[in-house]
Amino acid sequence: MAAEAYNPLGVEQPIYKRWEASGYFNPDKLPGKRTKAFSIAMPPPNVTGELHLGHAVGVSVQDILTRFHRMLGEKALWLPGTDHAGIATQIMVERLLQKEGISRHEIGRETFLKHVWTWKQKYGDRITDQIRSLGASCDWSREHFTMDPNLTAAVQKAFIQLFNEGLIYRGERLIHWCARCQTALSDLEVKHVQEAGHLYYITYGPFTVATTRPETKVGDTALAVHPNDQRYAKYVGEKVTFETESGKLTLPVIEDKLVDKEFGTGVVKVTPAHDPADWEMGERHHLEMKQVIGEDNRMTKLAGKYTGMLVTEARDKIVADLQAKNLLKKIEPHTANVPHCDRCNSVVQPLVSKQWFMTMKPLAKPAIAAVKSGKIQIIPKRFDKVYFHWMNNIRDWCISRQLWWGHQIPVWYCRNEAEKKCKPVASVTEPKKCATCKGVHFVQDQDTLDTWFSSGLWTFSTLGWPKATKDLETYHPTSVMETSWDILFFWVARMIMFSLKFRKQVPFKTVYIHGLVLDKNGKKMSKSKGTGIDPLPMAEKYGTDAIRLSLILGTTPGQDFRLSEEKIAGYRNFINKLWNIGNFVERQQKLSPPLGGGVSTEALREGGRGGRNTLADRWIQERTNWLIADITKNLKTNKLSEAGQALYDFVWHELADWYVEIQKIQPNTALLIDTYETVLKLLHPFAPFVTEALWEKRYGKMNKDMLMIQAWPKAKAQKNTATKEFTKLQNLVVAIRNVRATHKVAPHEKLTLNIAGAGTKTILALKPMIDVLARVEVMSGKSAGKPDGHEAGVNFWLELPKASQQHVKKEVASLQQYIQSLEHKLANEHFTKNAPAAVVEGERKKLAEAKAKLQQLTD
RNA sequence: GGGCGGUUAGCUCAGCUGGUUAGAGCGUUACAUUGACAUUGUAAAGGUCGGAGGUUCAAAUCCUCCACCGCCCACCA
Repeated sequence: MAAEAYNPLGVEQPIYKRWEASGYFNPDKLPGKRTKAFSIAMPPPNVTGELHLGHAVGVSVQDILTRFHRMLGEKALWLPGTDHAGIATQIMVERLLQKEGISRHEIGRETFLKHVWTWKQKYGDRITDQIRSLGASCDWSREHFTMDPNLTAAVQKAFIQLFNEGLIYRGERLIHWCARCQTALSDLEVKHVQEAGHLYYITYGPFTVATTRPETKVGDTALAVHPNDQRYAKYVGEKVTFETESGKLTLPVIEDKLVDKEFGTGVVKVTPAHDPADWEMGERHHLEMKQVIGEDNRMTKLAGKYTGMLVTEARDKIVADLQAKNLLKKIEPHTANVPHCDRCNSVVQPLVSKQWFMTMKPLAKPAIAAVKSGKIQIIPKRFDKVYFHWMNNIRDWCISRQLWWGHQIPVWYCRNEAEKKCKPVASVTEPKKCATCKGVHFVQDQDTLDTWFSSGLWTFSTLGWPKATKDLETYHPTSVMETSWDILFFWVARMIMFSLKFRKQVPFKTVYIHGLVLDKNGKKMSKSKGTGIDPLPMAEKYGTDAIRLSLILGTTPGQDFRLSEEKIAGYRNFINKLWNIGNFVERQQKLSPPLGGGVSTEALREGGRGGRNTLADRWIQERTNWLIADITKNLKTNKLSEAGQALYDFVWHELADWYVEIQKIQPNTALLIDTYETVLKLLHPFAPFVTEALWEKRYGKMNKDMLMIQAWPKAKAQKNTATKEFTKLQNLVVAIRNVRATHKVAPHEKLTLNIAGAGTKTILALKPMIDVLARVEVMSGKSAGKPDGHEAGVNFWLELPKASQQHVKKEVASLQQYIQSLEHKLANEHFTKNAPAAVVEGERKKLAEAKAKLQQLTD
């Protein structure tokens, strides 16, 4: 009766429910005495977000580590949560309301926020349910949301402290303004996109000025040249008056090293209110600030006849006016970096605005030291450099947003502020009395904080800070922060700065950076372009375990990788292979139960069973033991791909291909079961569902002894003696199969194999195994002519239907080449003198072996 | 303008603290198929590790330069 293939559908959900119900996701409820703590703070997905492969990679990595450390007997905590995601969420709800014809300004702040909360209640669980479906073993009893009361308290506490220390200040500065979102943005929230545009050469009296943004010319308050530019030296310090599209204008000419002599004509029009470089020059030279573009993306009153026009309209109109007055010399095609809003993708305007800023330099200093000293290790290491570069060049962070969804800034203004110059006060609740004017009426700042302010506190706010909780003491600093490189600055850097500031400790010891998942064309997956793979339908089709493996195996930290459905299908096949090994094991157990009295697995490990362990038995024991050591080492050093790969190879190409086959001839059911159970344990962190399902198949559905909490196998020191012997046997079998295939002997046809040589006795002892594995009848003694091959200390001859010796010729040729290269190497004195003795010795041995082999082949 | 990554079999990628005759999966080819598994098995073909120099007894691996592709940062109007 053919066993059915593994069908993950209907298996995974009940298993997850049992895991969750068991309470073991919560480290407080884990059995046994556990002292060492292991903790991961889950990067909180956006509360309204939907699961994509980026989440899936992160969840897989974090779950593997958490499950591994849980099985190691540690207090393993993986703390989940969601982020309110200020702009992203607000945009989403705004769009939704827009469809009903409602604008947020019509309904007002309070009502709008009610809508957002309703939305949050409705969809907030969707993302966490999706994370559950990936098998995430995180402690949902500790789940948090960045706008939970206790996290809001943390935000307020942090803000007030920074404010009182003078690290947060309010000022008028040039910021990026998104007219769509109606808010200021931080530098990081702006993405520069190369766009084809034009370079306009405009006459400014004696000069010609090249600009990409003619519409800002009505905001010009100076002209600038480079200090070394001889061409214009005579004008520096002078004022020039000239004709413009809007009449006569007089501007000072300044010199500044920011000006590039080579670009355009070497003369720059300076618009301090609408360009970062010009702003800087304006500050330096105390230039007038003329704001001609407003927050509504329209020209302001200061723009004269262009007032009220959209920026793009004004541009066209000004160009036309210039042309009419013959002030436009030429227009060249030009590509420029145009700033866009990271969230809504509309073009943002640099403009001057009154915002809250955070002084970053003092916070960056210890954050740099933490990575430099190795207190925080970034994997892969190359991101250190990127991190240092950003930290060293850090600029003040614009933290206020003109949004409604978020943490309202805890700053209060006295009503007499303007009149009596009262100072703003940072406080959670309305202050009782103004220190300056003794007034009692205050207004809270209407702005909210940048989303990343609250996420920056995430590792410790979720553990109870600012309260001194037991969790904080036990689990902070966390062990690993798992994330992708695109939020290294947004989030990781800020967490480090905040944690060092408020906790005087690093937030995590290791930063594990995974790559982005690309589509099969090597592009970032995009939902709007439809190039993404949606993990959930894929998981339904191939199983969650297959998805997890395909995201971890064969990938490298920090390296983006392509994912194709074929790859997922490949790992589905592997899972099915494991499933069928399970079928086989269960069947074997029914057919031949373990030896009477039940031999303990421990005894098996010791090579017990009264010396009845065959070579294959001893081999698989050694291999399993090696595997345990290898996987453990690699998981402890976060080398997940290597660990998973080793498991894959072992399960398929050693356990299934060899040991299971041998079981059909020489069963050792107790050892088979032992090996199988070890594999289930080792594989569990990677493929939790199928392994738990197989475990249940053996032991029934129970909470207490779930695979999830089994102790991680331990390896012991060993000599790989059986492995060496068995490898010889494998080589012989492969060599025989090879000869058979070359001569196109049908796989089922049984041939006679004659052997001769030193190893004959050993091979004859293994005769039953070889007979079956190679489909031959091993006989000793008879030898005639050149052998068909040489392996395991014997020459062998296959009695072929019609023997051809071609393959021997080929082998001889390759062997001769090999010998030549070895001889060449050994003839080199530099090598024999300088290389380690063991290496030289090894090479000599190889040469001798190869020569002996050749000798036997050509006999 | 600065910086990072990639370039290894037809495709997708490992390997890179220098040391067997460079690996895997998919694909291809040949053969097989009722007893765990066709989501399978056995075997084969396929690579001068992007190019050029250099260091070394020894380089896919370390150094220098170059080319192409991708990305990040940055005030070139």
